[in-house]
Amino acid sequence: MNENKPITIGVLAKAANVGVETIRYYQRKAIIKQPPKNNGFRHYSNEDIRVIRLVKKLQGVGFSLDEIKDFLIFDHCCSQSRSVVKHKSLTKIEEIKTQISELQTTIKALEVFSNSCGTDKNIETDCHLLDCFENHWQCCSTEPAPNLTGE
Amino acid sequence: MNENKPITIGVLAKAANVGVETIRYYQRKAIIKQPPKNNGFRHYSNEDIRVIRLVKKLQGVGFSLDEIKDFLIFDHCCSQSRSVVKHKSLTKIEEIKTQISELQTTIKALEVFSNSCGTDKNIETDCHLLDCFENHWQCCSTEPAPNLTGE
DNA sequence: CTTGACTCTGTACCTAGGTACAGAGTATAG
DNA sequence: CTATACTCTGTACCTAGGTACAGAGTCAAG
Repeated sequence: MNENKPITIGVLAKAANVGVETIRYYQRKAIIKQPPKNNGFRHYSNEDIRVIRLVKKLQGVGFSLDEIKDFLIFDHCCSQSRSVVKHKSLTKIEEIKTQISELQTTIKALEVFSNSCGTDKNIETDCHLLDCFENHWQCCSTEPAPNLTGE
Repeated sequence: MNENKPITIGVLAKAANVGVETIRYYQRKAIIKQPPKNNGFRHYSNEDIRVIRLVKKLQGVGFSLDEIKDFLIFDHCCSQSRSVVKHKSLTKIEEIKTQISELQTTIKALEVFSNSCGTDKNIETDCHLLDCFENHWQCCSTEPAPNLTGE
């Protein structure tokens, strides 16, 4: 079927929808194994296409290339592979949930910031921006500037 | 008060709780302006301490150094500065909300992935991991592998 | 047989936000 | 006066995931 037209790196790149240099990079990183060479040219297999697509899919759900390597060591579905998949994905879910709650905290801070110094006021003030920021982002601190070097 | 002990780069770094190299980096990036020199040594002001603390605070709510520059051009609180603050923070909030919803989609995908091939089964199967991944992460595709190069 | 498209190896470059270090000068304490 | 702590400039290095390019070799069409 595909045996007359060898899968060279350019064909592989097109089929897997990545750049040629990405594939070379994956080879350097040992994400995909070195295929046999013919006259110095690498000949890839259909499996290589599938592996790269899988890598892209796993990147899409937040795994790094190093983490993805830990999935790729399994050739066949077995209780160990299923356990690794379960454990690593549950861990990743927890990481993402933490990240989301940090982002929600950030949004709250930005909501305060967005109303900094009362954005409906159309007046110029004498206060320094730094004073406002240190006064919970509101005009205007009447306190003298503290001794910041602590001496 | 602090006029006898000049604020050299090391003092500034300690007071603002960053590394000396970070301050040099901020200078290169024009985040803080070049202070006057005395015998070749830079002498910083209390304001520099406050600026760096502000930079760190703004980084903490998701702004990049380039974005932070756009805040620092304002010396004083004015209607224009308030408008910039409001606009940039609302934009950032929208960015973060988009990011959160992408992460929630990712979690859903990971939940499916975590139950890949039924993690309660304690059997070895003959299927290839790639088959499982392509079969919605479940054992086992009975379809033959498609022609992936599209020829 | 030439031309153009492709591939090879090896290395450098990119982003963002720093970090590290070399080699020289300076300041300060004892 | 010396030791050592600090600072200066300039450049290289780090992560992660690629991207780009030079110079050489190879393959396929016309």
